[in-house]
Amino acid sequence: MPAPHLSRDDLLNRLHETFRRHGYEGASMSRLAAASGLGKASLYHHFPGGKDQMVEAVLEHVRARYEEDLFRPLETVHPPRQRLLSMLRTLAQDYDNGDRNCLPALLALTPERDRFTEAISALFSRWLDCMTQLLIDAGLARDIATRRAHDGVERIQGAIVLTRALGMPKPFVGLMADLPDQLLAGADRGNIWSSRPTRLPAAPAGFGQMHAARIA
Amino acid sequence: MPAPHLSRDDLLNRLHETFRRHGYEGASMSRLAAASGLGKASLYHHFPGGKDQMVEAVLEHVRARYEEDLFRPLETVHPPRQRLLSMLRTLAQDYDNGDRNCLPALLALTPERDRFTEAISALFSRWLDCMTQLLIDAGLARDIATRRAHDGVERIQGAIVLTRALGMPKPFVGLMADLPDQLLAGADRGNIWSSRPTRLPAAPAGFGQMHAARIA
DNA sequence: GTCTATAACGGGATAGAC
DNA sequence: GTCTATCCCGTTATAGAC
Repeated sequence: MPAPHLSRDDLLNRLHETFRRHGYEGASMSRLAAASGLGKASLYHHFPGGKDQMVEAVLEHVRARYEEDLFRPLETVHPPRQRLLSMLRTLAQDYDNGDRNCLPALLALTPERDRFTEAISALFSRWLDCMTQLLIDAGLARDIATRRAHDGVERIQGAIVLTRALGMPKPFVGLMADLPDQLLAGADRGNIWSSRPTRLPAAPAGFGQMHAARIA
Repeated sequence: MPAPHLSRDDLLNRLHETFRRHGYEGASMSRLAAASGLGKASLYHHFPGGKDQMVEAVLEHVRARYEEDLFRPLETVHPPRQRLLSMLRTLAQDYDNGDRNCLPALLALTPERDRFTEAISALFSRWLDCMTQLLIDAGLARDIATRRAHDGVERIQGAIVLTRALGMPKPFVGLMADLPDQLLAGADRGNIWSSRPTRLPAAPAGFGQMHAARIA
């Protein structure tokens, strides 16, 4: 269907990059054409509905990629920690350690949110559900797993903002390092996956220790 | 300097609302004119440099408001918890419980970041420093205070994303409820501010309990 | 399927009257 | 200080050749 020199997946990947860098309004047809290597008219051949249809297609494409690269690894039969690490690796790569942002998140912050509500909320819901299930598999109670999944996604999105705002990768990179232990804390006992990490990382000094006094 | 019927503060507030809703590219001169009640030419009278100068002025205006409404309450002589609650109240109001976003954060996610780097990073740095100092005042060690301040700002920004993405205020509202205890955990002893909250809130079931096993 | 050319519109920005 | 009118350019979108 696409140009002989460009598969539909490649086309959607390039459009995705443009939209997530510049946002909906900033991604002009000229930029999209330049990024895709096609003429503007050719883009309208593929997407008669214009930019809106492109975003819709890109979001569906992103959903499919997330499904394969992020969510499916969360649903394998490997030990929970291993599955989580796999997700975080993919995430760090896709977000370039917090320097590239998340298109659904960017869209959520502007009025375009209301035109793409379904795709955006469905993607985040699916993400949350997968992480929740992983944490349940790891041995956490459902309500705790749900909360931690929310906290995790929340912090990932916040880390992207902070990383780009401060111009340094520390927030995102630090979060990636801390998340496994924080999410799985207290979950590695009493279930069939008793595979603690080979080397025990240093305990994070942030949220990791809070409530210690009350609990003790 | 501004119109007889509109103070400069009101003008900047309206421009701020437009920029934070639509983003830099989405905030057209027409929209800015409509929102401010002025003609386009009048806006150029106030800001000969066009949209860039407007954003610069708006960011400075936001900084001044944050300084007064958010940061100054963090530096009073009141008990730490009380100062923190004051900040969170203001925050919840300004962000409309997560439904309105944060302009510096939105700018940070687009290429405009590189044109307004200084204003954006300075604002977040100042915010982080204030929170860190508050947590130190509350009795936490500097490195722990720094980490928690980062975590807090990070989660606030992530909660806005998640709230708008899911279309429900729960992430943001829940975070506002949990943050005081999470940030101040283990900090209310050993310093002069031994004012625990009048009623002890239920312990959060999320990050609050993580590492409990290891610590115990 | 892709291109060039072009229409119709809205964008940022300025001149000059009041 | 604000307005109306205008300029030029980029934008979305389409028509029609190849």
